[in-house]
Amino acid sequence: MDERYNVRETEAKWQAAWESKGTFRVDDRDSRPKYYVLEMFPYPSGRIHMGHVRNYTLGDVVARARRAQGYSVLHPMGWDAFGLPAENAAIQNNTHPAKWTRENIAAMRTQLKSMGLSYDWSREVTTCEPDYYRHEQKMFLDFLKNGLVYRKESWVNWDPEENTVLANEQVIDGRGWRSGALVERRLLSQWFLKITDYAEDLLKGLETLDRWPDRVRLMQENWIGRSEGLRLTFALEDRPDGLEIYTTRPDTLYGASFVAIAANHPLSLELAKTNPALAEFVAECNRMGTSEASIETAEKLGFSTGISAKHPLVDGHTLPVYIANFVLMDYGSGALFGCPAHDQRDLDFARKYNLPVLPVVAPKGTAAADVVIGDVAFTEDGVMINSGELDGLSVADAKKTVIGWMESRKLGEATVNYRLRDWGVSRQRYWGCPIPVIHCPSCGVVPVPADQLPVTLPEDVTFDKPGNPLSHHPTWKHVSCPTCGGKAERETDTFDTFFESSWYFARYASPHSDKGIDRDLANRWMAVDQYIGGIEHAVLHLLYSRFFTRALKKCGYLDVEEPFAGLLTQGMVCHETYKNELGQWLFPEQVEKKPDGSLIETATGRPAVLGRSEKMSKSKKNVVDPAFIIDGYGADTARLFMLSDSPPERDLDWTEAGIDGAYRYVHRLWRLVVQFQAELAPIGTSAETSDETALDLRRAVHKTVQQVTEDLDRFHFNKAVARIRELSNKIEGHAGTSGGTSDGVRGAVLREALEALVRLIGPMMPHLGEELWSLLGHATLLADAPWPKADPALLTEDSVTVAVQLNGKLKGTVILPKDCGQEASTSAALQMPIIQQALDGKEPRKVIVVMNRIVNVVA
RNA sequence: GCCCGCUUGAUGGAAUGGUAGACAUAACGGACUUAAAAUCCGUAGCUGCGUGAGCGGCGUGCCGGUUCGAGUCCGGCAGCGGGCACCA
Repeated sequence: MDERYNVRETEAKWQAAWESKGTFRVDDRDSRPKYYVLEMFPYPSGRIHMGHVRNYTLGDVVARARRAQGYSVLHPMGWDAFGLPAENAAIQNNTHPAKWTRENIAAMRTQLKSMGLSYDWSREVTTCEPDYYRHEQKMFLDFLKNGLVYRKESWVNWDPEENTVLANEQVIDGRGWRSGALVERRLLSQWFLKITDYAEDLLKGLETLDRWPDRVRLMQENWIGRSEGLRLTFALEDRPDGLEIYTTRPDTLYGASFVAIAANHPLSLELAKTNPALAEFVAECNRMGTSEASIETAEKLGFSTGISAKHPLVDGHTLPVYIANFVLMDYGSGALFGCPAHDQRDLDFARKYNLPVLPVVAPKGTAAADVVIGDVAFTEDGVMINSGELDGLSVADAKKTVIGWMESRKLGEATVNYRLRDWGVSRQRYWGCPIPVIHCPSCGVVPVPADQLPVTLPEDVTFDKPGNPLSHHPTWKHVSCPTCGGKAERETDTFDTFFESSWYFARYASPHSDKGIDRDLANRWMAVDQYIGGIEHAVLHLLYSRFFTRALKKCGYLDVEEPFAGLLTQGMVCHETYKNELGQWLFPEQVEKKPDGSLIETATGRPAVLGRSEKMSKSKKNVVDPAFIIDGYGADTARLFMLSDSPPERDLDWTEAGIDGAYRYVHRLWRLVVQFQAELAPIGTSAETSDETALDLRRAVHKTVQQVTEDLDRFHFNKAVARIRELSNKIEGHAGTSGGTSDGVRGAVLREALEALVRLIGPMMPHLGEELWSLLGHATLLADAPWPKADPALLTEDSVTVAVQLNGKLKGTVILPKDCGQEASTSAALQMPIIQQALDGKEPRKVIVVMNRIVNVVA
């Protein structure tokens, strides 16, 4: 009994056992129902972080529980291996991205294996290997054939010093994050996938995703941003061409006081050629960056073009045309009419440039003359005013009417517009999948013939020059045109890395197939039954994958439309932070606690403060390395902690105390089984009993099985842990008793209790589970043992504690036979002295009985 | 700016509109120990009255509403966090 549970040895032992037996290999021909559990695959940054530990623990619990419940479980893992960090590392450390990435993968694979995750490693995929990306090159060419790909110019953040395109997050205060150079907006010719063709379908499909979180569906709905409105062409004075605008508020046309166009609108660019001041304004708008946030929060600025637009409803009335920084070229037609009274941005703009503000919608019940617009636009429903024939109509009717007028006069038409834009997939980067096309001076853009795939990334590249290494590789891009045989050049852009992650889930179904996606196997395994990952992917990755799956279906790769039937989005892992007087972040080891409890920065002796708990990040110096935790406490402890306190969708606070508590519990469970080992009846002995103490334990066991099963189904892992702790506390309580000895079933009841307990903890703490399973005398693996079943006969209670309320306030409780009926409940409550006293001989006005729960006496 | 989420003891959290605080963590008291660690047992929302067993009041960010009954539903407000198309 002096022994202790040896975490390190035990965990290694069972990991080796699972591996040597191929426990988690899944057979494509298995006839049991399939269940596909998938966690978002990681970018191989080199080390796993706590976010991974949380994500993969959640997935593993689901996978192991489903396995025990009799499903054929597909639970794979792989690497999202293309991406910018590899190139940054190459520049910083002079290592090749391929080498860096492959070493990182090897290191992370070892770390993941040390967590004891139930992956079928034979299905591992690595997206940066030609064996993977060759298939997506083929897909791209198929998309091209099917009209899902096109090329157009689009705006990017350009770093003139590095000769490279920057992500929005790499633009800090208008400057490149690394070079510090002023970032420009530039037009580049790029490849786009027609996700907008599927806008309506992607929107409709959301309704079928009933196992997705509502908020994710809502985010996607908003992202797609369907709106109904009017496309309308304004005639311009002194110009032959018209100006097409889009509006969702055709009803407010009489209140229009200006027309605004985007800085990149063709008309703006044309005017800029002959007007230096205007050109400067356009350039300034272009420096704002491309992010919606920066555009929308910037001060509303405009530049008058001097052009006037003719009001389509009021003869002789004209509206000035401005170039405005808040008009997005990518939305609608890049032009709008402003009705300041009923749109806040338009109002801000109008006030700044002294434009008229004419209200055309009055709040219900307000007279037209009383409507005054101050600094706040009126954007709600109301009654039309100041609008000629529209006066008195509702907003909705006015919209219809105006659209009808414009359609009959051939000036415009009703349009459904989406905020969703096509997916730009070109990246001017090296470490990505080459886009398989060739640019020929005489034939134009020529797809690489399928038999010449893959276009592999050359590995002999250098990062000493700014820009994309593929462009200055001496030979790679020079090829002969597949059509005419003349000199031509390869496309040097590579795919957005969302490309790889948009189909990897289908690749796992047939990871070694030459076809990339084997249609039959994809149909067998898809859709993913349960997908688990960070909420940060709520829109882009998940929307792109939904689109991609539809595109693959169109091209005959598979037959599903929705890739992820169930989705669980987990919260972040947070940890406390420290700051010094200057507000700089400190590592915990840079801080000392003085006897009076105050904190000082060790190096300087100056005060430090304990900041709030923040998402773990290098910059905040609050990262805890999971490898250190797994080494010191073991994988089961780390896994238990991840599941214990917070529900998965919420942020989780990492605390040292919490991990200690989890560690203690792991050992406590081990001692619990060791302690009772000698008393146990042989495997398979019936635990039938009439001994009250024993029966009480049996009821608790079966109730816990029931509750934990439900909790896991609903992903209430923290509650499942709490139930398990309650049960183990209860079993522990039997140590000093003679419960069950009266009819000789003690050993059988204890065995039943411990076996149930061990099987319930199996998915959460698999190593400890296996160890205890073998201590209980089993020669088989717990991983192969079925899930425990609750006996319904032991779930029912004979009596219940019912709360008695007076006017909704709790006054006491009464124990009643279960389901004893309205009358019995009422009379029991009315007999209580405190109720009698309160009623003072009077009849209660009303008695509300919620059977087995509550009796509320209303006096 | 727009969109989304969150707010319950010292802390993480539990609670089909029905006994708020399960289960843990930290704390305190005790047992064991030469001692410490580990382990075990116990206490505990706040507050008033009472020597005491106990009796009462208040309490889920704030204000209001619906209801016999609200942490939960509705309206408003505040605070905090996240996302916004080239980070993945």
